[in-house]
Amino acid sequence: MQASVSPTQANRSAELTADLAALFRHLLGATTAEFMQTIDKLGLSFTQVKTLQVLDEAEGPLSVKTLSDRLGLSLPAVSRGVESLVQRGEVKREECVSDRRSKLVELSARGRRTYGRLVELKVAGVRRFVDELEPGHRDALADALRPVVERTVG
Amino acid sequence: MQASVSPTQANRSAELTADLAALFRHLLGATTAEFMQTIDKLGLSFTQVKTLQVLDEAEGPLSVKTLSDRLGLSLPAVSRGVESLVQRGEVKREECVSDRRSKLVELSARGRRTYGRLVELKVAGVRRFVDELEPGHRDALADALRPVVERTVG
DNA sequence: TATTGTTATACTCTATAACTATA
DNA sequence: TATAGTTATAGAGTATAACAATA
Repeated sequence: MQASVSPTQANRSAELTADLAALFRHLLGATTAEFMQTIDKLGLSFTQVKTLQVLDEAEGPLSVKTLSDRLGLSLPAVSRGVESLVQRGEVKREECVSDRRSKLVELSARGRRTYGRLVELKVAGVRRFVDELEPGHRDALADALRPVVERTVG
Repeated sequence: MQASVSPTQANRSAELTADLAALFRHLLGATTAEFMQTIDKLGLSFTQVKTLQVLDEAEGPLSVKTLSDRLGLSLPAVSRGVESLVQRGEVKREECVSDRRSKLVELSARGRRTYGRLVELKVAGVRRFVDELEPGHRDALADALRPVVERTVG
């Protein structure tokens, strides 16, 4: 057991927290404006984009009810958002054969392209940031981040 | 292997971009839900929170017009949002002495506390992430991130 | 005349309630 | 009876247009 964490370690954690938060905020500011502008130009609502994301990350087709749970929105709100996405051809919606009350929703090829373009927009903002780093700083950050991402995300 | 092309540098940049994007996404997911829940509980709109942020980062009091420019929202929308913030006591609004068409808005003590609490909520999410890192990884990331943040943000 | 801020009106998105169909 | 989805209605929030006060 650690009787007490040394001030140095605590300070380093606090410093990393502050630096990560600052970086986080910087990247957010660098990508949000263009992102919002683009989904507005596409005529998609924020909720519809979130819907595409949830469907993209899902293991397979999802019912409207499951979508509403994962999005944290009411069933009617999701129902209407999905209806609009169906009309735009971004998702496919089919009656579930094992429970005909349910309708299963999944991305269409077009929906995958649309969502992929939006993801690329955000990644592009991160790429610009990376490209502006000094090579030495960039390499060091790449080395330090690799195991962290592998453990927590990948 | 295509060692002749030697795309090591490009690959490392692409890897860092992907890792940063993954980390970014992870932190966003870890903080957004609780954040949204809290501002909803406070009875604040997303725009009102953004208003508090802009005022907090501003060099001094801002006119409603300047706020609308920085927020990217219409003058009426900001006017109504500010009116509500005034009634809640989160901001102060005073007629500008040099141009009586303008009204200058700034955070009240209460508004600073409210916004500070929301910032702390986001930072807490980052802190949880940092605390869960292996000490070796955490130290390495802290070392690599320090100069980057100092150059780009700090 | 132009600009700042507010009020009037219409539109979008959401939630609650009511309804239909299936279980 | 309970649940999935849709439709009806009402409440926020925003934008455009119209207005008042000041420049």
